[in-house]
Amino acid sequence: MTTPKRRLPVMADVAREAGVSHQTVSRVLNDHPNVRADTRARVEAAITRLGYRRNLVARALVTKRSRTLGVVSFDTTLYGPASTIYGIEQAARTAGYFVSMVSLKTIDADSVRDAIDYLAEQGVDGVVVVAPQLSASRALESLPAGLPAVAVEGTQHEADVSVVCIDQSAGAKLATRHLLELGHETVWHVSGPPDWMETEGRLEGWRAALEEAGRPVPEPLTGDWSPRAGYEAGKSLASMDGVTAVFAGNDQMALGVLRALSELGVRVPEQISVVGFDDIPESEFFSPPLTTVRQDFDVVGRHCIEVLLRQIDVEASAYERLVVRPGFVVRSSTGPCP
Amino acid sequence: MTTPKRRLPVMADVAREAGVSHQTVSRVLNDHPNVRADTRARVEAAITRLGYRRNLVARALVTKRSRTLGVVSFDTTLYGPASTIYGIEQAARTAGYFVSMVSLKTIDADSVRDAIDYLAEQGVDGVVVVAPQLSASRALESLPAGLPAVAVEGTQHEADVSVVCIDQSAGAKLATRHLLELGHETVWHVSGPPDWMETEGRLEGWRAALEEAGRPVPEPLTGDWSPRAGYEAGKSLASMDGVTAVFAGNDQMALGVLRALSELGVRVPEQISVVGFDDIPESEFFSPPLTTVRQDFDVVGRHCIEVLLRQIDVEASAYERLVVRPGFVVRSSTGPCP
DNA sequence: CCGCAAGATGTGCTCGGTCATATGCCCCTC
DNA sequence: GAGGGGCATATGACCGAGCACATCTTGCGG
Repeated sequence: MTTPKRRLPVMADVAREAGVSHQTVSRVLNDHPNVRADTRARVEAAITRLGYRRNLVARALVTKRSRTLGVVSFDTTLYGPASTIYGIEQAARTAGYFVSMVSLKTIDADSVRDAIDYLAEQGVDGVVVVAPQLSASRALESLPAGLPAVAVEGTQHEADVSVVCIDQSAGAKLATRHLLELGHETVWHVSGPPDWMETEGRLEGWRAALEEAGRPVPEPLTGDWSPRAGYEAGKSLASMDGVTAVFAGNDQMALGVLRALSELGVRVPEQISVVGFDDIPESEFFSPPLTTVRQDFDVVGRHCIEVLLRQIDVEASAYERLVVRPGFVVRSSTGPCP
Repeated sequence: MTTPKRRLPVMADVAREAGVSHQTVSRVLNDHPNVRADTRARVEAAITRLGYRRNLVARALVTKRSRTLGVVSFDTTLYGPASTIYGIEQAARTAGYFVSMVSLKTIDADSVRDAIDYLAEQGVDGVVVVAPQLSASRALESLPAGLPAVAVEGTQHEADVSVVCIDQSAGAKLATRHLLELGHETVWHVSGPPDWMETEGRLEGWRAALEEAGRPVPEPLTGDWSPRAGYEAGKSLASMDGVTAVFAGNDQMALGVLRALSELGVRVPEQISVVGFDDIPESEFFSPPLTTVRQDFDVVGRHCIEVLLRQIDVEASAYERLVVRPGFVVRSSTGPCP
């Protein structure tokens, strides 16, 4: 057992123990080539003997690199953000970076700006902003000078930052066309909350797919991503005439729709077909298993880090825009028009 | 527009601008009382004029406090860990702390130890380990000297660290007794994967509740928390005789069970009752809505931070053990024994 | 009107690393 | 055998804050 009050060993202690200068210790730690093999061995022995760990804070002070990335996100309890962040964290750690997190509960330009400032003060080398709302994205227009940043956005919208996004519109088209191909006259939509980029992108793709097929575009129902909102929407839809196909803005709302329809005795997919968006792990086991658009959040997370590191490492690199294409999974919640 | 290459202002710049010493600037920044009001105003004006931001890295070096907490977790994509971390992050930020995250994909004592070391090197003031597996918890026995730590555990198991946990056993008893009170002769259980503390706790509570009622204890089916595992278990259960009540280890597996039963034409709750564990947001909209044990992850997160900060602030505080009691939500997936 | 304590402000060192540069050494070449 | 180049290592400054202590002001009592 070590004496409790003894302070942690520092580089000078290792140097003394190994009979060299602190600079040589530094060289060994940083794999500098010009160190004789036996010296290196002596230093390494001293390091393990003392249980020395380098102080990254001191190092960050002089190198001006903290090797920490900041992540600003909104409601990390949702599957999408949670998965994206997971991907980000894995990729960052693989690249030797720490991840410092801020999850917001209210999302407006000010709180996003505050969060970024907070992280900047801490000395992060760059930030990823997972803020899928239009209002929040305005915060990206006034980044602290010289802070590398990447935004995860829901839609392709020009901006002065690098962006990684999933093509929401393409996903919505996939869903809508699938339903049209099954013979449905048109497709109803339960959208996400206004102001979200995902909502806009999905609305736009859905509308475009209907229009290009020359079909009527029904008034969309507005939800808030929650199963409850889907449930309410489902009840409305069931009471309307001629509804045979529903494209829900996400899987959770699709679950709500399914629940409402089931309660009202409407059979899926025999009477109404339902498609979701996200492909959460549960959706394969809904009743019935949900046909849905697949988003690969993991890939998004990895891309974020790639783009961000490029921006950190190469001086004045251009803004990048990376669009990930969604996939489509057909299960049992969709069928031919009755 | 500022000159691109100019370095960020430091305390000395502010001091010069305000015509005071750097120490006075420091006093203003730290709300030291002994500063004349007009001096303070002059310094504050200089700060905003220069857009000065204090360098927390330098500060951490001298104070030996980074005001950053580390969080080690496993699969932050799952609802439980994600919610816990969300609670932790909120509470930490409210207390003025940053949160640095590491999420593991493999969970064994070594990777947990590595993660903790990694964070310790970065200079975190304390760590929260959300590692609900027995094997991982062994890593807590050899913490870096003097590093305050809190573990989020699934069960009450003696340890040399502070622990915040939800009483899994009590939750399982709630579920089992509820089913017994409805007149079921006994209750089958689909457990989580072995080695998880939650699994152990829930198994134990379920078994205890059955035994204290003098009922037979069927062989539990083992799952892995995934809906698919629940689905497989559900198919097995449906093929067995006399199964009228099932307690699933979590809501996702309950979903799988419901799906399997529905596919096989077994009606819930008329023929078989099902209870889950967690109360994820979706479970209210399962078919049928799921009766389940409610875990308040938010509270767990907040408690973690409270306990950890206490350990950081007060010298040599004793290990604490905080047990959060679960709740129970009755919905439509349970009914009287047929 | 002086003395003294409390208040306001300044000085220099420290935290634990890295960087630039200096120094010593060996070996090779002409 | 002297000069020079490259390697191994040491020395000291420096990053940007805070802390302990020194110093200068002020206000108040006697």
